[in-house]
Amino acid sequence: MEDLMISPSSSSSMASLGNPAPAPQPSTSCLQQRLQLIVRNQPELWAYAIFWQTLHGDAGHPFLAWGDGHFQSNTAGSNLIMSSSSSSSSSSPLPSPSASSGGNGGSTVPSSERRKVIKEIQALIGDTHPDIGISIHGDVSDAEWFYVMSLTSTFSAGDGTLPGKVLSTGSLVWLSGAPDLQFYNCERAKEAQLHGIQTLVCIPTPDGVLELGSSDVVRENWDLTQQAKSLFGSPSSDLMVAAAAPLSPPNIPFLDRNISFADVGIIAGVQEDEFTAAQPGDHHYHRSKAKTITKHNNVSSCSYENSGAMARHNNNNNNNRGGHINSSCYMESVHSDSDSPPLNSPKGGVANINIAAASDERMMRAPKKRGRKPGMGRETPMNHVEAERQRREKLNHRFYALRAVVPNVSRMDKASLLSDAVSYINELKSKISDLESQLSAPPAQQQIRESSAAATTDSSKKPVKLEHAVSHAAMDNQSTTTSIDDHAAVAATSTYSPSSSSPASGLGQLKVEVKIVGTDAMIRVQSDSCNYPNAKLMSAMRDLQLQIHHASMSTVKDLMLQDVVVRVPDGLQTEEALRAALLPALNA
Amino acid sequence: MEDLMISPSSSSSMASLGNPAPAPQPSTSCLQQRLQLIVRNQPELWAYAIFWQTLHGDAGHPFLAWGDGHFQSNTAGSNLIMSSSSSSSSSSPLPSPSASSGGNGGSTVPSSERRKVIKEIQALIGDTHPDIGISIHGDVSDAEWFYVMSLTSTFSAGDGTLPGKVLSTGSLVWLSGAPDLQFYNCERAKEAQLHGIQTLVCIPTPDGVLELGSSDVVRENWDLTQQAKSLFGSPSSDLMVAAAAPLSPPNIPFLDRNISFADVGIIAGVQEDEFTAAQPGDHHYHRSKAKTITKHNNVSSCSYENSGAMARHNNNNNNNRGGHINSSCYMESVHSDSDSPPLNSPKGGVANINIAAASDERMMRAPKKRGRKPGMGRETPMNHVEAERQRREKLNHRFYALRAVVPNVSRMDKASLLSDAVSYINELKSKISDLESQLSAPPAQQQIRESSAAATTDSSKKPVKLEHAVSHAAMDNQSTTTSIDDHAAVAATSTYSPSSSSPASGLGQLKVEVKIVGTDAMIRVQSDSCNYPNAKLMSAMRDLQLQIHHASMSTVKDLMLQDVVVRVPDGLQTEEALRAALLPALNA
DNA sequence: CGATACACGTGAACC
DNA sequence: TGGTTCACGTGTATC
Repeated sequence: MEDLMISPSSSSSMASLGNPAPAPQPSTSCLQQRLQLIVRNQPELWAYAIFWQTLHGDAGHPFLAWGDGHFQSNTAGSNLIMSSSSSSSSSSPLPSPSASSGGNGGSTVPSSERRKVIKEIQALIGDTHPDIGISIHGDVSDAEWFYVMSLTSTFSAGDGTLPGKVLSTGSLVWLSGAPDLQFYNCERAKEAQLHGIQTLVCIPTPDGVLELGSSDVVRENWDLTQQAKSLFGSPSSDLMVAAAAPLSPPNIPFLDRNISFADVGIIAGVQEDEFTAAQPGDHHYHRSKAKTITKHNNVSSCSYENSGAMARHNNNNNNNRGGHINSSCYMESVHSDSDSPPLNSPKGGVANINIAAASDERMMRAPKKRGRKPGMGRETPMNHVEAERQRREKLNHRFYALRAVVPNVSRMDKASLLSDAVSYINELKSKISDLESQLSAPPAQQQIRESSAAATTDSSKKPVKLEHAVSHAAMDNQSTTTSIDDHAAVAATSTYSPSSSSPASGLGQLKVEVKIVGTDAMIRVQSDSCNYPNAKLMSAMRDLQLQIHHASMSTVKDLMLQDVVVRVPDGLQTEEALRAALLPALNA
Repeated sequence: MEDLMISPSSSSSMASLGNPAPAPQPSTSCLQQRLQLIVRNQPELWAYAIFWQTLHGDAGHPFLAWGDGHFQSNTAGSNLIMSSSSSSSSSSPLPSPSASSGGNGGSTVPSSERRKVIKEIQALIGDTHPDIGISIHGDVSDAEWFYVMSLTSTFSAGDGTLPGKVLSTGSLVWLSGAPDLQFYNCERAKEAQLHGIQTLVCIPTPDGVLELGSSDVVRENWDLTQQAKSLFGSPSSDLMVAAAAPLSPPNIPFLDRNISFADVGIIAGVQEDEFTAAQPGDHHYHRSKAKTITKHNNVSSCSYENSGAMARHNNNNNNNRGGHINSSCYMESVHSDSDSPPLNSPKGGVANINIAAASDERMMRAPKKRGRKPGMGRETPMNHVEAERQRREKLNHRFYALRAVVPNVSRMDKASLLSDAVSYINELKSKISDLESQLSAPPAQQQIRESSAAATTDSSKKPVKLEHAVSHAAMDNQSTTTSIDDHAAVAATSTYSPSSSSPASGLGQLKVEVKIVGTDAMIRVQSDSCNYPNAKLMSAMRDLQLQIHHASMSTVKDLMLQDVVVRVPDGLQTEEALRAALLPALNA
C-alpha cells in the first residue's frame, strides 16, 4: 500500500539558485501520499498532517499556504483529505480560521455547522482547484474542525505563527502536551490545543512546512522528523523509502565485525557519486548563500532485524578516504544528514529553496508501526553513535529554537547566538521591569511608548545588527525603543551620569542613586511621597529579582526617602544598568 | 631562576575522597612561588595573581577565600605579596572591599589611606596567621588597591561572583577588555574594571580558583591556562614541565608514514601507565563525585619540521585499540587533556577536591617569557585541535552565561538549558506584550495583572508555564486570542491558590502583627524571604492606600523582617481589619 | 593559507 | 546495565 510515488518533478537542479516565484513544490498527488504515509507510518496516533507550502507573494516575501493535508480519522476507514495545490500567489493572507468562525472558541461550533462550513470550503477550494476532495464522514471532531479550518490559513514567514516561524527559522518545533501548546508563543498552537490537539509538530522542508497534529501527547520523536525529512526534504528520497518500505529491512547480514572499510568506502563512493549528481544536499543549513551542490553524504548502515542494534554511519565525503570504521553491519544506503535546513537564512539568501537531501536510514525503522524490537544481540555498540547523533540533533534543534526567538543574532554561529540570547534576555528583563513599573504607576506620561508595532514580519535579514533594538523580533517587538536607549546608555560610562534618562518624570524631585559595592548594591531613592513610590520601588526590585538585604524608607511631609541594599542580580551588574532598570518604574 | 618547585606535598592521594573541612590545599609557600611563577612566566604583563582556595563552611557549602596572592608591580623590584593560608573556616562572608572603603568608589580612595588600610589588613591577617608579609611600596595603584582589598573577599560557590561562578562551574572565565569586565555578569569583574584591570581571568583548580588580573588587554591565551593547570591542577605535573622545557620538539623523526600505530599505542600505554599512577587526571570536570583516577590521555603528534605534512592525532585510550591512523610523524608525549575541572558540580558532589592531571605538552612552550617563536614552522597542525578546544571552551562559557540569566533551568544539561531559555524568552516576550497592551489600554482594573505579575518571579521550576497566559499573541489574529487569554487570566487570578507554587517556601512562617497606636499603625511582618514579600507588602499597602511613615525591612538568610509605620486608613481602623486586609496579599 | 565553525565518531562517566 | 550527557580529536567547509 501507499508505495511512494517517485516524484522526479522536484528535481534538485533548481536548488542552486533561488527563483522564488513558483517554488518547486512536490506534486500534490505525491504530497497526499506522503502525508498519508507519514501519518500512518508512526507508532503513535497522529490526527492529521498538513503540508504548508511556501509561496511567494509580493516582493518575493515568502508565506505559507495550504499545500495538502491528510486527516487520519480514528474511526477506521474514513479519512479526511483535502488538497489544494498552491491556489494562487496572492499574498494577502486569508482570514484565520478562528476569525471566520466568529469570536467564540472553535470548539463551540456544532458539528452540523462544521460540516456545512467544510462543504463550503470544499466548494471554494474546488472552485479554484478541481482536483481536491473532502470526504466528510459522520462526526466532525474538534480536531477535524481544526484541521479543516486550517485550509484557509496562510502564514507569512517570520511572523508569530507557528508555521511561519518554522519557515523562517528552519527549525523544527515540537509541542507536546496542552501546556506546551497553550503557552507557546503562537496562536495556532493555542488554537490547536483548544481543539483537542495535544501534540503539534512543525517540520521545515525545502518547499514549506510539514505540520502534524495528534490528540495524544507524543514525545519528541526523532524517527518522525527523519521520516519527514526524507519524505519531504529530498525529492528523490522516495527511492529510499521505497527500499525501506518492507518491514523487515533487507537482511544483508554483514554481521562480522572488522569489516574492511575499504569495501564500505568504495560502496559509499559509488553511491555517493551516483547521488551527488542526482540530489545535491547541503547540510550546512545556516550558511545562506546560494549554495552549490555540495553535499555531505554518509554511508549508513541499517539492517538489524529484530536486533536492537542500530545502524552505524560511516562519514565520508567525495573522495573515498574514509575515516575509521569500527562498526558492524552495513547496508548500502546514502545518508545525507541535513537536519532541517532553515529555508531562508537570516543573512542574505535569496535562495531559500534549497533541496536538502535528507534520506536517512532510520526512516525505515518501524516501517509500519511497531514499538520495540525486543530481542537483539549487540545493541550497545553502535547505539551509542546513534544516540550521540540524536543528541547532537536535539541540541541543534534547540539552537534553532533559540535562534528563532532571539532577534538580532549577530552572527549565526552558536557562540554568538548564546551570548546574544543572554543579552536579549537581559534586555527583555529590563524592559519588563520598565513596563511593569510604568503600569503600576498612575498613567502619567504614557505617550512615550507606543511606537512601532509594525515592522514585524519584514524580517530583513541583513541590517539587524545595528540599532539592535526593537522590532525584527518577529513576534513581540512592538515594544519600545526606550529600553534600547537604556542599554545603549549603559554602555560606556562607568560612573553613571545621574542625569541621563529620567527626563520624563516632570517633577524634578526623583533622585535615584545606585552604588554597587562588592556583591551588593545600595539604592537610594528620593521621591515625592505620593503615588506610593515604595510600592513602585519594591515591585520594580521584585521584577528585577533583586534580593533585598535591607531596606528602609521614611516619609517626611511629601518627601520619601528609600534606602535599599540588595544583592546585585546577575543581569544588572552595573550601577548604570541597575539604575536604568529602576528608573522608569519610579517615575512612572 | 624560579625553577619549578616540585611540590610533593600536594600529593594526589587526597584527591579521592572529599573531606571537605580542611581542604587539602597546596602549601602556602609553594602557592606563593607558583603564583609568582605563573605571573612572571607570561609574555604579557599581569598585575597580580590570586589563589582563591576552596573552604567549606557550614553545611559543607564550599566557598572561596583568599589563599595566596602575588602582585607584580610594574616598577621593578617591589612586589606585593600577601599570604594567608585559610585563616579560618568561618563561613560568614567578610565585608566586601568596597564596602569597607566607604560609600564612594574605590578608585577615589587616596593612596595614603589605602596604604593605611593595607596595613590594617596586614595586621588583621597577621594576627590570625603569622607567616605572611605585605610589602608595601611607594605608590598604591588602583590595581594594587583592588588586589589588596580582595584579601577580605570571600565568594560562595555558585553565586554571582566571578570566582564563585568559576568554582561552581569549573570553567575558565577569561574577560579581556573593559567591556568584557563591565558587562560580564559579575560584580568583581566590574570592580576590577573600575580599578583599571583590563583583563581578568579565573581558572578553576582542584583546590580553588586562580585569578589573574592585568592592566592590559590580554587575549585569551591557552598557554597560560595550561600553565595554571599544570601548576595548580596537578601536583606532579612539574615533571612534565621539566621534560617539556626544550622548545624545539625532540627530533625523533618518525617521518615515515604508515607507522604502525601499535607502536604508538604501546608508547602511549607506557607513558600512560606511568602517569596514571603518578597523576590522576580527570577531564570530566563537570561531574562532581569523588572521582577515581581515570584519565583520558591522548598521544598527540608533534614534530613536523618544515614538512607541509600535517601532523595528526591518534586518539586512543587505555587499551590500545587505536583508531585510524593516517598521519605521519609522531613524537611520544603524553597529553592528558583535562580542561579546568569544575570543583563542585551543580548536582551533588561533596568531593570537589579532585586532582586534575593537566600535564600537557603545550605548557612547556614559552618557558620564560617570549611572545612568538618565529622559527616555529608549521603551527597549523595542532593549532587546530587547540583552536577547537578553545572554541569549545568559549561555547561552554556562553552556556554558563546563559545559565546565569535564565532562571528555572530545569536540568543542567545543555539541551534543557536551551529549551528553557527559549521558553523563558517567550515568557518574557509575552509578558512584555501583555504589559504593553495593558499599558496602552485604559487603566481600568489593574489588580488583575498585578497578581499575574506577582507570580512571575518565584523560582518554582515547573509551574512557570502556568502564569503568563495572556497576550503574547501580539500581532497575529488577536481576535480569538483575546478571549482565550482573558479566560486564562481570569482562571489564574481566581484559582490562584495562595502561595501558588512556593511549596518550598517556609510554609507556616508568615507572621503579621498589627499594632495601632493613635493615628498610626505599626505593622510587623515576618516571612520567608523568597517571592519578594516586600513587594507584596508594599503593593498591598498601596492598594489599601496606606500612607507610609516609615518602613524598614531586613533579610537574614531566608527570613525577612518588615516593620512599617503607617497612618491608619479610614477604612481599616482596627488592628484585626488591617491585618486581615494585608494577609491575603502576603501569602499570595 | 590562516582562521573559524561545525559535525562526526568515540571514550568515559554518570544516572 | 542501558540511557544519556559530555569533551575530545579530527575532517572538512567557508570566509
